[in-house]
Amino acid sequence: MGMAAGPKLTSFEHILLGLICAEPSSGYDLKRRFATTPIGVYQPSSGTLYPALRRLERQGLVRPQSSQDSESARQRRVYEPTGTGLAAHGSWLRTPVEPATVARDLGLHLMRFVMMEKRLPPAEVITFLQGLADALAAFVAQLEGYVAAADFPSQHPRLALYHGLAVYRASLRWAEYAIAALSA
Amino acid sequence: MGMAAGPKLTSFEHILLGLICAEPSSGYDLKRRFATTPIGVYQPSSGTLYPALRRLERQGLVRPQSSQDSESARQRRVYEPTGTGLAAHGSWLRTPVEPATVARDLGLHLMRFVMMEKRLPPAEVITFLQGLADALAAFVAQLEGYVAAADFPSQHPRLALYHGLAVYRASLRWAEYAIAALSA
DNA sequence: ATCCGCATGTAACCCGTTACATGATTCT
DNA sequence: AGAATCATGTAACGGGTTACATGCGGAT
Repeated sequence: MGMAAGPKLTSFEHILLGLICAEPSSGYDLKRRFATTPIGVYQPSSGTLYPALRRLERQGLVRPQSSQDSESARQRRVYEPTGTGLAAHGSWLRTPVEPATVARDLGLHLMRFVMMEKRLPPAEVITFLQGLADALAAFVAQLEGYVAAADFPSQHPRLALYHGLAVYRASLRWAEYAIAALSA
Repeated sequence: MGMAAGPKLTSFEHILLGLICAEPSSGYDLKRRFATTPIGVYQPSSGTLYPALRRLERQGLVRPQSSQDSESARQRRVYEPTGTGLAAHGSWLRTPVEPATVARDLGLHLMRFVMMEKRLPPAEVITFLQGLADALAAFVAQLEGYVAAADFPSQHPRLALYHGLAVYRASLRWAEYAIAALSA
């Protein structure tokens, strides 16, 4: 125990590490995966991607695969996770949902949920979803408190609050549905 | 015409400018407003807030109010918008919704919607909401396409897509509701 | 007299964006 | 041969985060 945790990773670095843990990849592979999958909302540029991979490498979380194929040693750095990297990824997946920031981090939690499928046992996934649902329920309750407490002289702020309520209630219902679907 | 547009503002700067346009404020006022209102999801630090205000001032969009009260000239810089600042804010409010980035910018659009209330005539607000609804409908349709096209060997990605569908459908329903509410 | 809240700032650090640069490989 | 794609990188710039610094005003 007592592994040198190193500096904390950014969300983007955590996602890169997760993708590499799921399947060894080069920078270009990752780029294409971002471009083609429905994650494609975000499209990292070379200037973001390659330095981030180097940072992961420098911290010993990933390493370039030994280029065994001597034939076409094309200029390609395929990264694979190290033991430390796999551990860091698992630890990230197991991080409990922070209720205070659930709204801000919702997209990230969904990302983690997707990556959990082949890394975490079903029971832990359910626990995660339950934590997510609880945090969302608390957030919805807080919004309901605002709606009840604040006297609204104007319409738009109230309507904006309704938007938040509608969206996070939908998120909450989804979490409950996912729990049910995965429990069966 | 041909006003020196200056460098483009960040989202945060646009929001600050909008808050100052709604009511002249000091940096500390703005800080408290962020902390107390339901916007409070995001809490800017001094190192973010004050330099941003200085940038707005340097670009001639806001200026410190003439300290008329000679009595307690406490160390307080209350900013008010300039003519250029009001124009820039109005132009930002009138920016049409970009369909390609509607998911990423949804929070920002809601912010704009709130600030439109006392700046834009009802007809323009409806037009904005209609653009938002159209963009959301297109995004939902795209997600539906993914659900239909992709063969899912695994559950979690499909469930994550369902989450997106649920959330953006709720957003879309809200936009339609808001149009109806404001048309009456 | 001292502490807490008001109020504004500065400096180091890091990361993302943008634009540019550089080769190797495959296609026509 | 020339063009497009594959593939990785660098450099300048700007802004956010964190932590620290400073001084005034009112309250106990």
